[in-house]
Parts: sequence; structure tokens; C-alpha cells
Amino acid sequence: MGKRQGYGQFCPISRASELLANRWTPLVVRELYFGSTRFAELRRGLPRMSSALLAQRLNELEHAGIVIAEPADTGAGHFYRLTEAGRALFPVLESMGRWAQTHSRDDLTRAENLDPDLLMWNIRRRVSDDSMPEDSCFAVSFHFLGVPASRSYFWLLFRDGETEVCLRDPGYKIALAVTSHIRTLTRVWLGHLKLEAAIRKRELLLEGDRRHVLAFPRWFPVSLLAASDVGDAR
Amino acid sequence: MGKRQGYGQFCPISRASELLANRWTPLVVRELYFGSTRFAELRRGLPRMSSALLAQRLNELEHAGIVIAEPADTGAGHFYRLTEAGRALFPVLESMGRWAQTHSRDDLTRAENLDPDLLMWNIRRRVSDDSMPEDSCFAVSFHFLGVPASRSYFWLLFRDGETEVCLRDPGYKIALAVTSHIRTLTRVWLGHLKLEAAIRKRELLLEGDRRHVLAFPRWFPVSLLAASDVGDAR
DNA sequence: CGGAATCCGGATGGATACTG
DNA sequence: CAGTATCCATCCGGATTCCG
Repeated sequence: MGKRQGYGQFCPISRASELLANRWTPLVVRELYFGSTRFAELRRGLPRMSSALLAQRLNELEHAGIVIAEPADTGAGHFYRLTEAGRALFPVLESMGRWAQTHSRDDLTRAENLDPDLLMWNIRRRVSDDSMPEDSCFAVSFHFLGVPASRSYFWLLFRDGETEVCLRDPGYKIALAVTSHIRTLTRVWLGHLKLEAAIRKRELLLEGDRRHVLAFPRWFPVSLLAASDVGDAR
Repeated sequence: MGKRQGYGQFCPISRASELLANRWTPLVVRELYFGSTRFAELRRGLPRMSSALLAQRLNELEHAGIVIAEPADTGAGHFYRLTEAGRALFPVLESMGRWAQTHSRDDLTRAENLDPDLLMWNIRRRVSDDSMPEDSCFAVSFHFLGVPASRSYFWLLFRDGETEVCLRDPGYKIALAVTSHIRTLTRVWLGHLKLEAAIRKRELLLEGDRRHVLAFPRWFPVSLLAASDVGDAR
């Protein structure tokens, strides 16, 4: 009876809404699209989502043909991947992102949305897509202002062509130390502020070998959804 | 506390989801984008949505700067309109529609989504956008198969350049009688079947003056989201 | 560890009735 | 007509637990 379900309309927007207009669902698809495959990875990108709801959403999406869950050959659990129909949802996510970047820009970096864990996790995911020198093995430290003390230090560890986020000093050589307010680096990530401008304005401090200082802007990534129009980025 | 609200993420998809990933919300925006402005018009395009929830969604959208409600000078109630930020959401709706048209096409015309009221209401809205002869005054009757008897007859009345949906014979000259299964006309509307093909295959019957029979395919509209790729439309 | 199942309290949505 | 008010079913968040 009151069973909440479809909208009973033939309109294609209605059909798409049956899938996407549910709490967390677009963000689950986003995580899968951006490359997470394991339950734990998804949770890390969706820290405020309960594990029960994530499991439920993955089921719904699998049932709808958006996600396919293959049992992990190694160990327990599954690999969750988008099907072709799932990847075809990207234009929806992209247009949502583009809308918010132009019509809700300042809301993105309101205090309650700043999250250093999430930022580092996203940076790592984009860095490892790009090509870093495979032979070198070093760490870059990040020190954030404007966050709780327990969340103010992070390290990116580059080793064997892999990139890892560490919450403690990994003990490798610190090639570069990055210091900024969490909002500054988030705005750089979102394309609201050019990295070079943040450095020039001394909102972002780089300390280390001249070589690594100069290399940093070349490998430091921005979001796939970064604004191309960079507001007050001069 | 348990207060359900934002997702606590700086990602623009997250921000857009806070607005759009709620039940009925994309469909409310769709109705406004397609030209409905009064509460009653919106309800007619969203027949399964409770009036309480519609009022709540309009409030939320107004608060978010997507909708503006101006008190109606004449009579009670308001005119609801999209703001510029609201109209900028159209690419999101469009990409949702495009996705469903290609990846969930057959679900659109499942029995539970066929609705002759909704179909006629949508047709009317698109017809009046197009130019019909302003001087003429006539009616076109629609007889649907595959629907409850009480919903099987409709009339489109063209008068003074206005178009109206009638649930009873308006008494004007019936220039043309259209008969088809509800699914057939819905598929034509969605672009899954070409009108000419439906006529040729005798899934859609036209009776009336030769002049009106010939004119019908010229003014009969399809959805703004009609598929350009028309499957088995030959 | 990876993930599913359960339980609880608060929030949300659907149905119906009601009001100016 | 244009919404409110109310009641109840469902959904969601958080915590805990369980299983392999």
C-alpha cells in the first residue's frame, strides 16, 4: 500500500529519479565512478554514511543493473563495479557538479563541509592516476590549520609507483612539507583558487628541496570536477 | 544529532545531491521547467505526490534559491517560478532523461507507468507552445485502449489560440478522432515509435476530414526528452 | 578485516481530512 | 483553490553484533 516505490510516470526523468533521487545514491555512484571498488574504500569516501545503508544501496544499484558485485577471488567480500549503464550515469553526476560549482560555489567550502581525511583520500586517488616517478620513494607532509589537532597532520607516501595516505609519519624522507588552512587546499582542489596564487599569497607554504618545491605544482592534482572559471584566483 | 541534513562533503556532487537527491524533488523542478506555475498545475503533473509534500518541497527549493514564489495578484496562492539558478538545473534533468531513454527505455512504458491523464496534460503543454491556427475552433477526441473505462476518452479543444484538455465531450465540432492503445501513444510521445509508423501499422487510427488527418502529424508533439534514436520505429 | 543483520529512536513521506 | 494538520508506515543514523 504505502509501499514507497516508483512515481508511476512514463517520463524518463521520473525513471532516473527512481534510481538517483534517494539519499546518498548519487554519492555511491560517484565513488564507484572515481575508482573505488571495495566496501571499505567506499566507506572511506562516504564517512557519514552508515554501513547498513551502503550495503542496501549497493544492493539496490545491483538490482537496477547499475552495479555488479563480483566475489573477491582473494579474501572475503566483493569487488563492486559500475556496469556500462552505471558508467553512463556520469553525465548526470557531471552536470550536478557543474551546477554546484557555478550556483552554489561558496557552500562547498563552508566549515561543516571541510574534511581533511576526505580531501587527502581524494587527492591520493587522483595522484595515482597521474604518472609519478616510479623509482623515487619519498613522503610529502601536509599540515592543516583550522581542523582538530588529531586531524591536522597527513603524509602522502610515494613508493613503488603506489601512493598512500598515512596518518602518522611513515618514517621515510620528507621531501616536502605543505602547510595551509584546510579551506585553502580545498579551494585549490576545487579549482576556486589557483595553486600558484595560494603560494604567492602565502596562504600555502611549501618547505623542502628546491627541486621538490618546484615539482609540486606539476603533480598536485585538482578534482575531476574542478571549476574551469577560477573566481578570485589571481 | 540524528538530524538528517547535508552530507558534510566539499564535493559539488554532494552539494547538488543535497538539493536533488530527495524523493520527488527532480520532478517538481521538471514541472516548473516545463512551464507549470500554479500549485494546482504542479499537482496535475505530479498526481501521486501528496499536496503536503509538494508544499514542503516548494519551500525547500525556495529556501535554496531555486524557486521564487510570488503572491498571485489575482485570487489566492502563488506563482511558482524557477530562478536563474533553477533553470540552470536543466542539464541535470536532461542528462537524467537521456540516461533513462537509452538505458531504461522499456521500463518507461511498463503498465504501471502509463497514465492517460498525464499523457494528455503533457501533450497539451507542448502543443500550446507550438503554433496552431489561431482562428480555428475545433476538438480532437482521443480514445485509449488498455485503460480503465473512466479514463478512456479525452478531448483536446483548440479555441482562441488556447489548448485545453477536456474529460467530457466539449460539444465543439470533432475534427479528428484518434484511437490507440495508451502504450502506443505514449511510445510515440517518448520517441520510441514514429507517429507515421504507428499509423501505417494501424496501431493508431485517425478518423475525420482528410485535411485534419493530414495535418495531425504536423502539430502533434513529442516530449522535449523524446529519444532521437527511435528503436523499432520503422 | 570485510560485510551483513539487528535493533532503536528520530525523521520523512503517504493518505486523508480539514480550513480560510 | 491553496495549502495545513494529523496519523501511521517507512526510512535513515548509530551502535552493536555476528559470521567467515
